[in-house]
Amino acid sequence: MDAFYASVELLRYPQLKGLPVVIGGARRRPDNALLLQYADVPLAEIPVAAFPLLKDYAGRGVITTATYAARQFGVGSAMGLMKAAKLCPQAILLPVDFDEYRKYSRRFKEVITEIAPLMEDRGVDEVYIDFTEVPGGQREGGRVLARLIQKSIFEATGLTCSIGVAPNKLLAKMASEFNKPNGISIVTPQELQSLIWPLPCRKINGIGPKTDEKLQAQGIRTIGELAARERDWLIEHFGKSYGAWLFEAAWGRDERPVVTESEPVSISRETTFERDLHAVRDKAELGAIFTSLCERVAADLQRKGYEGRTIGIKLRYDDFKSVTRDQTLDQHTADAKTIRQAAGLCLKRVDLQRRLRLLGVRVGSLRRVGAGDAAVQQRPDEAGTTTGAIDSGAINLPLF
DNA sequence: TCTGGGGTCCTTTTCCTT
DNA sequence: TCTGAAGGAAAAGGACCC
Repeated sequence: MDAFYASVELLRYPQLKGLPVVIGGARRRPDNALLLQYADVPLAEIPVAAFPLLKDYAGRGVITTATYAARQFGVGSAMGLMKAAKLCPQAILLPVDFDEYRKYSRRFKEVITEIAPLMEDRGVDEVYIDFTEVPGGQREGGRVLARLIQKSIFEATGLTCSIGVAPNKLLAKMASEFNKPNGISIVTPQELQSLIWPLPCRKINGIGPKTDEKLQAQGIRTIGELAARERDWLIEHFGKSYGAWLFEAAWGRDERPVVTESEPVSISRETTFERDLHAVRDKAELGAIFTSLCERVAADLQRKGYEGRTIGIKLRYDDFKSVTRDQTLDQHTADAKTIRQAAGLCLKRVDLQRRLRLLGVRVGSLRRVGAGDAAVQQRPDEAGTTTGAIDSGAINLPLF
């Protein structure tokens, strides 16, 4: 198989290019008023001085993404906004705009599937493409097709896009990072040792901070050092399945196909409170949030045409420890009241003496409405109150 | 003033049935 | 009737990704 990994880069504010900018989850921002004044002004014409600064923000939230200029100061994805404000107070803080991302996401994926129909959706801004059967796909090792895709996406959306080309998804994903933004890189099997092995293990999609730490404790820092370990040694230290996978990944081996269709496994809603809440002292507030979460999950299920049997809750205490409880019902449901009742029983099984920072409601064991005996007869198109599909998936959006 | 929200997948534990 | 093993489903937690 020959695979592409493509990720688009969103540059929504050309006048901010070169400036430190972070995009982050800020729910309540007093300075949003500044931007509201320019609601009808084209983005490119909003003066830089109108944008709110990070130092003027006080509240919870993390950075979704940051410009390269901002990264110079040490801020980056997943960092708390307060910490970032210390490192780079002069950075411009922009709110996330999901509707906009979804719109562009849909457009760029349409462009790709018109050229190469075998596309796997990996969130708002990333996809895998199997171009083995695309006419002309092999010209210049895939470079010609990659250029065509870049050009078509830019013409349709104005977005740039980085593409990695390799014999499989694992390597294509790594290759896509070699040449950002708006680059194309090709990795052949012969270049495994020269291009991949010198990289830190973290660059492998599937090795996160925990595993990286364990690897480092064993003196393994690069992918090459990982590849040098015995397969059995890795299995001994990381488990049968994960250990074997680590070994294969280090050798650039990956047989996973490009998956063009998939069904959701669960649908959930969760929220972090503006301040920690107490189950007794803040009962009314908590209850209202809980009900609202159940209603939103139910609305999501109905709009997407699913119903589920396993109802669960998640909560995070003030020390950031989380617990989950769930319960499987006899029948599938997409009804807010039923969900709220089952989730309420789950809540009774956890410690509610401690202060809470997050509450979530989840519905799993999904099936399509109409798929089973007890199914409610309801067409997905008519089920929702909002228009337009909401993609499941990532919030992370590249930007520069 | 730490640390979002929406997912997937995997492992381990627990519980129930045979 | 009691006990224990085996296996499956459900529950809980955790790592990871965008």
